[in-house]
Amino acid sequence: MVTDCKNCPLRQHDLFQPMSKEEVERTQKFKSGELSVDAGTPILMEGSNAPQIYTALRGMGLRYKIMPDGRRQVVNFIFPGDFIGLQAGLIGEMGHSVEASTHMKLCVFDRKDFFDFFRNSTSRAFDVTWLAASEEHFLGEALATVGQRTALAGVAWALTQLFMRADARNMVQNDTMPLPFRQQDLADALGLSLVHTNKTLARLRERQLANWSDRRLVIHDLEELAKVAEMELNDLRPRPLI
Amino acid sequence: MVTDCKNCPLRQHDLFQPMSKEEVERTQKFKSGELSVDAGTPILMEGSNAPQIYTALRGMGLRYKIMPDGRRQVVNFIFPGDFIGLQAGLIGEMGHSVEASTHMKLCVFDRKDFFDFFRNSTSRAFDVTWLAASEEHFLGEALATVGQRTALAGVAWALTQLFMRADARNMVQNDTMPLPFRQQDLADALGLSLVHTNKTLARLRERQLANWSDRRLVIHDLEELAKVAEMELNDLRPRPLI
DNA sequence: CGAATCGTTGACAGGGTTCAATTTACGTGG
DNA sequence: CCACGTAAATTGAACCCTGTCAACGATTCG
Repeated sequence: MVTDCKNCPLRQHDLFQPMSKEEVERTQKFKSGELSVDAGTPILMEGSNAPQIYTALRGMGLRYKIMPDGRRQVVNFIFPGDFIGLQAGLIGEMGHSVEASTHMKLCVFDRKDFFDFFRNSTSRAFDVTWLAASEEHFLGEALATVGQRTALAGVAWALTQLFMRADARNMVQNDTMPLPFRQQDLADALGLSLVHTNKTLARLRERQLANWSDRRLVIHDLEELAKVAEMELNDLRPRPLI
Repeated sequence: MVTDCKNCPLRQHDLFQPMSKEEVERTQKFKSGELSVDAGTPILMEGSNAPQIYTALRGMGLRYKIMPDGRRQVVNFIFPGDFIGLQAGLIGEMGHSVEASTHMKLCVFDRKDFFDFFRNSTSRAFDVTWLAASEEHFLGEALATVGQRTALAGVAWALTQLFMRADARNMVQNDTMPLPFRQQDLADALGLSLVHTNKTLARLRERQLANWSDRRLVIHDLEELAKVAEMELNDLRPRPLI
């Protein structure tokens, strides 16, 4: 039972830009199926030239790179609506691996149709580029965080970011969002050790700024947390959905 | 005396993908002029929605973000052939500032023509997206460096990267390339203090792995340096030129 | 020649890492 | 239903890589 693009549950959120009927149809044609994976399943491998690319329909995951010595850098967290495999589709080689952190449902597209999809609609081509630029934008922020912020500000920044992304997808209820990652994942995203990440989370909990336990993150006052993060709270830009 | 795209001195390098006559002409039409700026001149500001976008024709520069407390994260170094303002053109807002580190000559394009340029040629639209994805790819590497590598490996990684980019543009002669940045720039790129960056550079110099002084970087054995950087030496991918 | 910018070096302190042990949660098999 | 094994979270303590402070040298420029 495959979800029809026409009835895509994601598009109802304000976060995603409206699509013309034609764009929906074109996307539907591009879509070759759906993939269901369990938590922990690798989806794309760094350096691979996978024949398929995806959009996260449900569930959450991780983008990460493995260093030669085994250390890991988490590049981003994946939320529903995120496009996966853009680099493979364009450059022919993924710059990072992707794996599922929860059970996930993914829309599947064939890489060989990607160029056609790109050519057949200027607006869709523009959307793909928009997503690439948006990811570049985010990575700049992440780089600044890892490079310049203290551990406390960095963790606060990451949690704020995650909370806003969840909120834009109606995943926040009673100041609470699902956060199915491990502390190690956050540590690897911020370039911190697991131990120090744990202690920093404890500090935020004591200050009642953010409480992450049992795979759920509770934030009562996002503005206060953003202050600790030394960041300004801007609304997320409406983004294209593919 | 404006450089004709037909005679663009950059395109002769193998680093840049060949362009059809039509693509050259379309780019020529897109190009609205040239800009010459001195070292230290700001070119684009973070958060701005500049009416113009650029390609670096000559000279070098910096992309950087300023944190609320004044700290600075250098996001990338700019070499000839680099496209500047893609985020402004697409998202309508730069994620970082850009400034010249040397005297620079820039090809100028009007943002209002960008969408037309994008629509009028699938291959050029693809190229723009390619560049965005490529920058995303690089930022992932940079993030992994700042997050996971030690100071020594990080500095070695950055110098290796810079050297390869220079080499691909025929800027290396006798194992020597121009490197017109300050140590503070490199420090801000790696999230290190100036003092520690200086001492780390001294260590690489003592080991005769890399000698950066008088705005010139000398590397005799790039493979050895890459070993210290804990990275593998891959050829740069041929990239589109806009 | 003084002011400003950049590079260099030493001393010291601290934020964060590493090591190590304990606790908690959870699934599996007997 | 309980024993056991494994993954994840937590906490304490020692250590060290890197940041901060401070002073000085080199170069450029008006």
